Amino acid sequence: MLSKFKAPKGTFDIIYPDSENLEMILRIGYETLILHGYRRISTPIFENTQVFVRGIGEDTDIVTKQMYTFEDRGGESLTLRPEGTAPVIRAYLERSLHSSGVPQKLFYFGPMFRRERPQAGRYRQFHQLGAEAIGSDDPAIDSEIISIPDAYFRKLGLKKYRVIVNSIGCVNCRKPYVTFLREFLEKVDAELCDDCRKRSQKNPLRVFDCKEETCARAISEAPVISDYLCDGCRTHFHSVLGMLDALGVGHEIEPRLVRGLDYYTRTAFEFIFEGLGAQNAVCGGGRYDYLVEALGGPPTSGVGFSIGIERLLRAIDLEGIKPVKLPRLDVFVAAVEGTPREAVLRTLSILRSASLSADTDFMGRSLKAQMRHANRLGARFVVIVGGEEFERGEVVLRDLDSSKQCTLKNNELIHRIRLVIEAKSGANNE
RNA sequence: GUGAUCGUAGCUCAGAUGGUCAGAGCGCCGGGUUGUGGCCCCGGAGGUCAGGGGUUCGAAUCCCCUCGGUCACCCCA
Repeated sequence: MLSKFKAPKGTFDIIYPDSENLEMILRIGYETLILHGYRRISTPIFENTQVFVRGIGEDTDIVTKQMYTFEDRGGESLTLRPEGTAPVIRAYLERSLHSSGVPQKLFYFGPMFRRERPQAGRYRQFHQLGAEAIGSDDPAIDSEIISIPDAYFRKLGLKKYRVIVNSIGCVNCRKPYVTFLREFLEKVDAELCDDCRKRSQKNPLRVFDCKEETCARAISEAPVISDYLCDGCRTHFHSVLGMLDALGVGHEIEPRLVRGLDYYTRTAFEFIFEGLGAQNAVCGGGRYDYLVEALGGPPTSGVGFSIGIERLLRAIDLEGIKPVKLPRLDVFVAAVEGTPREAVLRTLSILRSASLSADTDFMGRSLKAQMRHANRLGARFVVIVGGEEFERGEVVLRDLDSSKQCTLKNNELIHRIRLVIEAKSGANNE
């Protein structure tokens, strides 16, 4: 270790060639989103703390113990965003985006921050690619929101995932359901673990998430939300499911899939991947018909999803998908000892102007060492500048693949390189 | 916040019961005669053995603490 400093716990550097993979999956993600009519929005990475307190929920783990909150020099409480939806809604309201037409179909990408103990697929700074459709409660938009990650993951070549969906109803049906559930949980209280006993008071829906065998058995007979949906929610849910079928999005109904907060409504879904470890949800999302109001806006429906990019990258790796073939350096310009630097730089510049990637030596190396370095960089060609050829206005062009080289006039260089490269790529395309 | 586990060169790792134990491979840099790569050969740089304290004549090797990595719980992307 050369440095005494380390990246903060739960953070990491994204280094080539991983950086290439990131770029690639983002590009495909953007394409997919744009194809579905979504436009990118970039919001600040910090917001007034209240945006999150009210947009995520005061009692959530995120707000109570995971936020990076600080006071700036003006005394305002700011928070590094722990998720993307609340800021988007804030922007939607602040900029009156409804006036440019609803639904507003927006997507975002960027870092999120949560102070948790890191583990596989969980970091303190992580990245999400997400989308929100604001202003419509049409079940068709739910199905679109769910179909986008599906289309995206397929495009990437991913296979080992399941889509689980559920409906958690609205205020009308959830309230009565929760009381039924509480009553049931009280009956089986003795069989529940400590955590679940707490949950059955505070947030009974969460009991369904418990991994304890005994709890799972105890609640196997528990009332399920889907049996208590009001007519509106039931119809909505069935429409969404039917549309997913029509769209060819394979899915399973998971009655135990829940959301903690009151303003989450109706559709909830996740994309679960095999083999990712405990944090196996690569994408999560759902409908939030009361969220806009919670942030001070008029009654407005919304649905969205969010993809955990680090988890997605891991899934890609696990499935053995190689996202990109790394671009290769076209030309390394090597100089014979004694050649004016200006001549080398001019050659470099000419190559780059012709859209050929080019590099040269900056370490004062011998020709031999330059060649070795060129090889290490994976260069296709080496152009050797200097000596008698230089006096005659010529350079040596060496093909590192074939080990053949020739001497040619300076002004023939670009043309000759292009010929070889295009001949090769032509052959590859057949 | 809780638990488990790990921490020797850039990377992967050797270093039995404490006494040439500070090493190997890979990588990196350089050289192998006159202006040229990949293989091969030679050489070099690089480590407070995570950090601190303790036990001991003596510790990378034993004990304690701290920090960090990893995985899991909580919760979530």
